[in-house]
Amino acid sequence: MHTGDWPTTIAAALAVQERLRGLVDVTDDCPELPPTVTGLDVAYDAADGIAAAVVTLETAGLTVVEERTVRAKAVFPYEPGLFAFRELPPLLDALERLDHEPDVLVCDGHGLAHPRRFGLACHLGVLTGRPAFGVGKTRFVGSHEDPPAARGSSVPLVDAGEEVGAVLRTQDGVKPVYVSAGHRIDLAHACRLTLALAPRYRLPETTRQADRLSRVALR
DNA sequence: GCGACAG
DNA sequence: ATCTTGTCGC
Repeated sequence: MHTGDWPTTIAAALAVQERLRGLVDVTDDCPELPPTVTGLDVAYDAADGIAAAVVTLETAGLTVVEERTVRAKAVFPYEPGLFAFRELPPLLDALERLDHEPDVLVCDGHGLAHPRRFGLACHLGVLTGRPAFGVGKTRFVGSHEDPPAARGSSVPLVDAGEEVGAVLRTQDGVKPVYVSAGHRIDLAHACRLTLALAPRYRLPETTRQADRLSRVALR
């Protein structure tokens, strides 16, 4: 459990973020093709009820190896930029219940593509020590051109003059996704993995599986 | 001052 | 995130 000293105010969360952001390691030491990939997502109900889900897939065949869910009450309000403080408690709980240590975490949100360069994927990576990256469905910070229509095409996502991520087309002619490094993996590698995890749909299979599982767990 | 603002 | 009908297309 992580209910003890978890920040519950904006000011406290900003302080924690400021302290942890320095622990992000940009050195990529994730295997080019890790044996497994672990996806995470959270679903909510109208009463601040939360269902967190983690699903580990075999990278080669994208078959489910292991999955866990955790139900809880939200302990932090939704605040752009402090998203992790709302979703992390149940996600960390679920991760701890896995029998096998994840090789890489695929987050539903951003990593470095964050106003203070410390989105959910960075936070999750630092706290678990595992390689992690984010795949967001919409832009949070930065600007970019429209990537070419072919699957695999990408353009840089730039914020305040810094390349913080990539806008990647995972399917021909379909709205692209926002990929950013989180911890111990670089952007190019995160993009290659994202493409490998999205052979048929816009979102990586890890995210689709975790999304499905979290919704089921909420009922 | 006026928007924008991951899920 | 979640609330929601029909509709176009494979």
